[in-house]
Amino acid sequence: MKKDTSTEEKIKEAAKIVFLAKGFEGCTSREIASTAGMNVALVNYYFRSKSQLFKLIFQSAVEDFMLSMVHVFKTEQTLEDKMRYFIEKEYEFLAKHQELPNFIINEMNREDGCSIEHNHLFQQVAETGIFNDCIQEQAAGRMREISLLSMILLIVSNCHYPTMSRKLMQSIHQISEEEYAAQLASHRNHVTEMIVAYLFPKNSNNTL
Amino acid sequence: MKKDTSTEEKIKEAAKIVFLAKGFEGCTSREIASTAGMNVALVNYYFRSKSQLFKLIFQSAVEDFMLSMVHVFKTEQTLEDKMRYFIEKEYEFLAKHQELPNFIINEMNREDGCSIEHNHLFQQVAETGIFNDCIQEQAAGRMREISLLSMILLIVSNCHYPTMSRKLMQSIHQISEEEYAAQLASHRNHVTEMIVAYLFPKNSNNTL
DNA sequence: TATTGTTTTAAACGCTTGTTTAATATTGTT
DNA sequence: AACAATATTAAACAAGCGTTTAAAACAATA
Repeated sequence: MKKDTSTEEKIKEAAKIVFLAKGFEGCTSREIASTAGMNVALVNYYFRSKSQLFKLIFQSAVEDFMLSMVHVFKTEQTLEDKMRYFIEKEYEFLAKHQELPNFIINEMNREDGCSIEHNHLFQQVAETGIFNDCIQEQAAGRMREISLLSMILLIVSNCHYPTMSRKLMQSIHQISEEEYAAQLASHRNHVTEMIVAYLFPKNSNNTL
Repeated sequence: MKKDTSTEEKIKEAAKIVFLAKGFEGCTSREIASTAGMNVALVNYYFRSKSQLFKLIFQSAVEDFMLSMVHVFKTEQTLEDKMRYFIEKEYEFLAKHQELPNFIINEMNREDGCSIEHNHLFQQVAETGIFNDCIQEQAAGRMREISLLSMILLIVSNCHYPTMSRKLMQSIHQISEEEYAAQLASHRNHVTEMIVAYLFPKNSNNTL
């Protein structure tokens, strides 16, 4: 009735590393097993199948993402400062979890791929009141009229894409990993100022 | 000494469809063959191997992309109008080739994946003079000081990501394919105005 | 220590993969 | 029509895949 508890966890950690790096179709059960230093059969002993293990990893990846959002939106700041803070934290988060955006997007595009249970996660974000804040600020004329989808797209595009296209951009501009990371840091400032300036126009002659 | 020439071409077309939709690891030689209505052996008869065929498709995909850029940059307009025109054309292009950005980025990230021969393609873009134009406008104080990489990232992020994350965004916002396409159209305007406003600040009190 | 239940292993399963082979069909040339 | 070159096919190949099995190793209890 004991339980090493580390075996199961080791497999899960190995699976996370391998799945995130190569995707579901890009790796094998044996690769996960040997990354964890175990036999292939053990993977299925603990998780029944490759796809079941993958679902677990996928959902925890999506949750990681959402929670990093929720944490920011729960802080007490003006909406504009929340946006700035969000972009900052998102860049920090993505520096540590570079493969995450691609991983999720690819999996959503794959046929027979995982999907996200909408209600649970979206509600957590909604409960922070961030969307209500936006609607309120828009009604008060302090924020540009823009759909929630567009607003999310603006922010997420400028946070995620630079990370996702890392290899491509390095290849095009012939720069090293470190150099790109440095460029990203300065890019973050442009992104922040550009988005804030657009969403919260300060000049009275701007048409909202 | 004849050549149906359509057989080889049919396989290439089928390969393009299948590879773009599922990626290199997500499909099989047999799937490509049967999509083309042919035998598996024919694929290797004409293209030697799956990877060789893939390289062909990949490079033509990258070229498609580059050419659509070059075409815009060769037009005679002010830099600002070129930017506007570029974003417009990019959205048009991506509506027709939705899988392309993900396809290229994934392939660059895959180990043993394809890479792009930098010189040839990048030079074609450089030859349009677009980069020189930017440097010139920046020196004249008519354009914000920003690195070429950052400028490219700003534009490409806001063009590519909304297409790449289509499935994800549909899932989060619970909207249909058509509805999302409609939202994209209006999003394009936000993107254009936001970027242009940031790159070409019109107010004299703005610090470049 | 004997007995039980759990964890781990090596080996095998059937199936699919990319690729090749060897035979057949089709075409072009004389 | 006869021949040579090309195009196409069905079948086979070894290797790798996800998964299962059945036996071994281990731990816990009594």
